[in-house]
Amino acid sequence: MKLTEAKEQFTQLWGALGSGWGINRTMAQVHALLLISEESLSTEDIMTQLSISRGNANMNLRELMNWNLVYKDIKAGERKEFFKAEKDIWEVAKRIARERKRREIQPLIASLNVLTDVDESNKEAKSFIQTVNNIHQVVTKMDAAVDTLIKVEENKFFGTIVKMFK
Amino acid sequence: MKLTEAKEQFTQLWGALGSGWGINRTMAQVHALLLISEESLSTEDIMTQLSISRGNANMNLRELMNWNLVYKDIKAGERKEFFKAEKDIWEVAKRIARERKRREIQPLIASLNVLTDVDESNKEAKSFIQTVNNIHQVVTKMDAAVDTLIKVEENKFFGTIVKMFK
DNA sequence: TTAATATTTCAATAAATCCTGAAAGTTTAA
DNA sequence: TTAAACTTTCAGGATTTATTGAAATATTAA
Repeated sequence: MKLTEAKEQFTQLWGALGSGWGINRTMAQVHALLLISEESLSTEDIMTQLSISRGNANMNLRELMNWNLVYKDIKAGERKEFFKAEKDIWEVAKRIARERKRREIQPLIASLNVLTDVDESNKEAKSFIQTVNNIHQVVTKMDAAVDTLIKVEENKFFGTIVKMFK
Repeated sequence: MKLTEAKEQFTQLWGALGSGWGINRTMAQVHALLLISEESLSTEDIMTQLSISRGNANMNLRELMNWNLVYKDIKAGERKEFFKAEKDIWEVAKRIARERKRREIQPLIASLNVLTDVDESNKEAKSFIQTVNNIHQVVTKMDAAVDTLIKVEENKFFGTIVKMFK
């Protein structure tokens, strides 16, 4: 396969993947493009390569920066801004996990707590509360598990072990 | 809070959550409704409680059955079909993980493999291949980690330990 | 076998989401 | 201070995705 073709396919693939996980396709494609570019790209580079408008490129770049997946890369003597992506995929995964935890899991846990404040105590209410508690428990444990994964490398002992496998 | 209100909010919450994760809102709401119902529900129950059409209810119920999250519950002497959800949330999580692995992660891994077949060998091509390999590696490891989690309870030794924490 | 009851399908429509492009805003070189 | 270069915003339009509802198909009681 030609490199150009492979890059093109990768961008498509990453975009399709994203849209299945609640990330908009273009944002994922912009991310893909930056992931496989050795050089930083300007907004215009991205517009050209993905055939998208300036507004769209700008919006998605900003959102990628909010997720800490992409940075501005100011070049000396250049007026334009350039962008580059974090290339370490493990780091990328951690940042996505961190962000989704913050944006979705933590509010979810808070809402679940509120829902157990039901002021009835018949069989039906008890069953409801139990289901909600059960969900609360599982979600909380998963949240904690993700934290452990994220932080494991910062831990002296486990960090060393994990690095051996990378 | 009143039970009715709490149930209503739970359904909303679960629906919003789903739509952020690539699952359509109504499907998640139908799931929520079944999760918190002690009794199995008929298509009409679901239509009424969520104010959705017959076609929509039917489609989403079928999809939930494809995911193994909901079953038909045939009642003796009843012509209608009733539906009930798997209530063990850990089991629910495992089934979702299993299904998404099968539908998305495994095809992704296969596609990534193909993309490293680039018939150029300059610096740019090498960098591209390295990025793709890096992604391949991380995705594969995560896939394996999820498998371990799913299977851990089937393991005599770890299974016992895990059950202690549940 | 019939007719009543249930379920499924799918074309048309509605709703949600995303993208465009031009105008407004900002920055910087001179 | 000006004007060119660049970035951001956002209303309107385009696209994608979800929903309706009625017709077709299937099932069952009698």
